[in-house]
Amino acid sequence: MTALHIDFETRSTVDLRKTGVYVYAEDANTDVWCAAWAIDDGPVNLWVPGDDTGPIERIRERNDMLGAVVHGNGRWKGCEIVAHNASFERAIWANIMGPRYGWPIPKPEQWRCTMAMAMAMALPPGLGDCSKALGLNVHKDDDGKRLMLQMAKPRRPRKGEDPDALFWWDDEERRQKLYAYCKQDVEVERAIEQHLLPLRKQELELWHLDQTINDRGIYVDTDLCRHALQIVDVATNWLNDELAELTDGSVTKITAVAQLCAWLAAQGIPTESLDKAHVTDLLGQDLPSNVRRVLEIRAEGGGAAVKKIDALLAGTCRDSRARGLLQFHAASTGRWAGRRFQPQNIKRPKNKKAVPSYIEAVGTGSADFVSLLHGDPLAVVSDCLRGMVGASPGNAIYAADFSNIEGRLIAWFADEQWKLQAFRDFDAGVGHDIYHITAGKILGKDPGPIDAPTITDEERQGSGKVPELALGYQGGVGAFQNIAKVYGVVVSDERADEIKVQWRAEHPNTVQWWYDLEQAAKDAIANPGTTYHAGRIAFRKAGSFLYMRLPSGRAICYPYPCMKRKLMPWTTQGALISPEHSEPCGNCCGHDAGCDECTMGYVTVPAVYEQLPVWKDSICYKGVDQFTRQWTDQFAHGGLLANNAVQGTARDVEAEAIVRVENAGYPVVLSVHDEVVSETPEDFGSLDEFKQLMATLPEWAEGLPLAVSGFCDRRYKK
DNA sequence: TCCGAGGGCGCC
DNA sequence: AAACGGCGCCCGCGGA
Repeated sequence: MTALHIDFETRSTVDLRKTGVYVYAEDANTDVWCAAWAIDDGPVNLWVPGDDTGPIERIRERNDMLGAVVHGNGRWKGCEIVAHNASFERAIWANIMGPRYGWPIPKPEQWRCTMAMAMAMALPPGLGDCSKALGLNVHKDDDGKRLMLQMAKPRRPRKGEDPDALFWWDDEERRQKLYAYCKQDVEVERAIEQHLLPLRKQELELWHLDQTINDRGIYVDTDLCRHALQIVDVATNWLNDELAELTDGSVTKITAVAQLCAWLAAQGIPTESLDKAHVTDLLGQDLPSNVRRVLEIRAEGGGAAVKKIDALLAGTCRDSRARGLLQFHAASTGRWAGRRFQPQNIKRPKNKKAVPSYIEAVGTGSADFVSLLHGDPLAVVSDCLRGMVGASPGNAIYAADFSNIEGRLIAWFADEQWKLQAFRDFDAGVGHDIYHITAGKILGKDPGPIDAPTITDEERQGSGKVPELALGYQGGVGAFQNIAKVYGVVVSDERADEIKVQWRAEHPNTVQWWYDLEQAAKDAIANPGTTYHAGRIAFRKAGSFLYMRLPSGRAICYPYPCMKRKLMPWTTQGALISPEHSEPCGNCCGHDAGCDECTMGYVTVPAVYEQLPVWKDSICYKGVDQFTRQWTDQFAHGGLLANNAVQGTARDVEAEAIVRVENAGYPVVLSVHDEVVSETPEDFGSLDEFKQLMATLPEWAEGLPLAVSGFCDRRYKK
């Protein structure tokens, strides 16, 4: 198959990072400096505006490329068009090359994206980073990049120039350097393309649908956004003014963490952090009234979830649709990630029922009014965020999500029969929900009749929900306490450990599956070319990659796998330093052992063991570190592999649902991991049909108990 | 003035 | 035996 490799360099008054490619491309001030292109391994050519009137050979060359490639005629029939982050090239082509320069528009299915291919192999998404990770000797031109960033935006008018006119860094030397940079990018893109696996058929089609969904965008209630912004502006000023007054001007903004900490220390309340937990903790203490109020203000305004509104409006096109909100295969497991205003992490409202009245109040744009009616305006606005996107006039939002899909997948993969049955019973209305059942097992309590469970809400949270969420991927006390904190559950580390032990005893197959996964991965690394299984998962090493094959047939990639010694997060019990013995308690007096005045007597001191660090041969591979963003060593153990397998498979279930729903006439506008959102004409379809489509089991997922719940409304909601 | 790492927060 | 994971955006801060 013939391929056209292409890269545009552009300039604009619009800040691409703030708006995204769609708003950028539709702006009249956005234009192209040049395009570099190559056919297969042929020479890299350059096109610049005005070439259409240049020497006849240049025109013929360009026409040949456009005619043959875009229409797919002659020797270039069915030509593919390849770009790195093709969304950008697609948007520029559709909005500028077509309308302004007369280029014919390619068919959507002609496009390929090397960034999507790189991400599907768990390689860094950036063109330069990717070529480095692949060890190629074709590199991005770093000086050229600096120049490109300079030429991409207007320069300041010089003395004597019209201060209101638009000027660019535009001279022959710079242009030539930019052209060279652009051509070099095509060289690099072409080189990495040769080292990347093509997306398999289903994934390529899914990426094409992803591009359609990103092009479609989602309707934004821009009036509501603007009124909300007015309120946020006023309410933030209230808080900052009060803050300045309370602190005598030493803290001016609620977001200035360092200033706040310094001020608190000066008031005799030192704190290492101002995150939610610490603030809540501090508010529980006896505090001077001004300090208390400052911390309350931090609790109110620290979240600033409302900042999303700026990002939402900045990315909204002239037709009131926000586009480019999803990134295909951003996670190595295959999940999409949210971009720009990040539709995948909008705050869940605390009080769902109040949201319609909140939206009505925010629609007035009056902070006073909102404050009078509902209290803290920032909290009210943040509860309205989901509702700022939704259905355009004449349409409705259908949305549905898979219930506890990860918990169900763990049980399915591990073949934990009692649990699969529990999910089926619950779905059939003849069983307790899984959190009741787990709590019953942990507490050794019969959960009782379905309509009158004997498990209290508190027991369900602490002994049901938290263990289920924390322990499925080999989590320990640390994981337990992290989840417990989120759900406001307080338990001792000792109790958390007991629950862990009990939970594992109830889930022998799950525990075995962790160990099997780890062993299979190690075997695969040791024996390239041979496939090793752990239940429904298979591992195989080939070339520089370890592949984890999922039931769907898709593989999760682990680049440059090897075994490496790693320090474990636990220590040995080791040799006995001092045995268990009795000592005076020490709490009652400072006297010698056996003192008559002591009232509390002796206490037992536990044995002390020498605790040594533990090193273990571990599965190691290269990846972009989640925290440092560096391409560096990553380690995997059984629980992590289980997590990857489950998350990746949940994504495959989601992907099939997206395709099925779209093909049935429900245009998809968002995907939120286990939730599909579509915008559908009011007179089309039904929620029942929509849910039915989503709940249809993929042919490779026999025996997986799927359940969905959903809603139909004018606005997006939870 | 621009950048990048890190703190903080939100979601599944 | 022992280990939850996957993301993105905003912000103030310090260094180039």
